[in-house]
Amino acid sequence: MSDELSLHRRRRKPTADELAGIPWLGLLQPGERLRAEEELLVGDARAGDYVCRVGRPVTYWFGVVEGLLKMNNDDADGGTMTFAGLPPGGWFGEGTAIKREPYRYNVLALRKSVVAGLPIDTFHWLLDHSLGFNRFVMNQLNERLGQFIAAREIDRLGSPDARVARSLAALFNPVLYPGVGQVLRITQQELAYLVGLSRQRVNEALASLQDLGVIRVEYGGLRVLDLPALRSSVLAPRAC
DNA sequence: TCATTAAATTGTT
DNA sequence: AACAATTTAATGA
Repeated sequence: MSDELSLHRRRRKPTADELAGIPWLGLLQPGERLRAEEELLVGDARAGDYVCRVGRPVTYWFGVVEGLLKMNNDDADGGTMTFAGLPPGGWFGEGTAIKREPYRYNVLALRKSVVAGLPIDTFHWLLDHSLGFNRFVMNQLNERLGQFIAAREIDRLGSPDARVARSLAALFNPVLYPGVGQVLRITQQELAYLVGLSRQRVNEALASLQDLGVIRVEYGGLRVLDLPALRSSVLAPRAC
């Protein structure tokens, strides 16, 4: 893909609406929250813009306020693994932020998005002072570990239908991505890019998932009807 | 607010 | 990959 590293992300203060979409703010004590809101910044990322890149020092802990990001893990150990997408409400980078290590992955915007950033010093201050924040981060780490394991399984799955189902289930994770809710705003083209299939194939897969009553296909998005079924994805394998 | 037009997204070959 | 059909967004009266 074209490697335009146009980091035109002018930062600004978050609006009230944007703050409302940040899940962990509600877990803080008033004093902690005041400081967090004071230091939070948001920036607009256009499609193709990198939010963070491998090797760069961690300066912020990032979260998706709006739009859709993609994390790909070009690590030395595992080769190129495309990790799941990052929908609204998702916060990432806490692992590297805690250790103050450089990023081990790239994150780029799949479409025009709004990204929030908490300065790493404030992040550490919250870790040192806020019980609610610690709970959130711990929960986050735990859930993400589960997602990494799931992502490896997805890569092994043969059936495209199953891969689409599992990837969707990951995006609908209510703990990691509380901003998503019942309806995920994603185009079939974006999902195709995320899963690594053609748009036609994704279209077919979505149709069969809809026939099973697991999701409903809507214009510009998908509605989940049965999340457990998406996860277990008891789909007829085409060939065993 | 409504009608018209353009753009985006989807379904199909 | 290309096309037609459908849905949404934008425009202006």
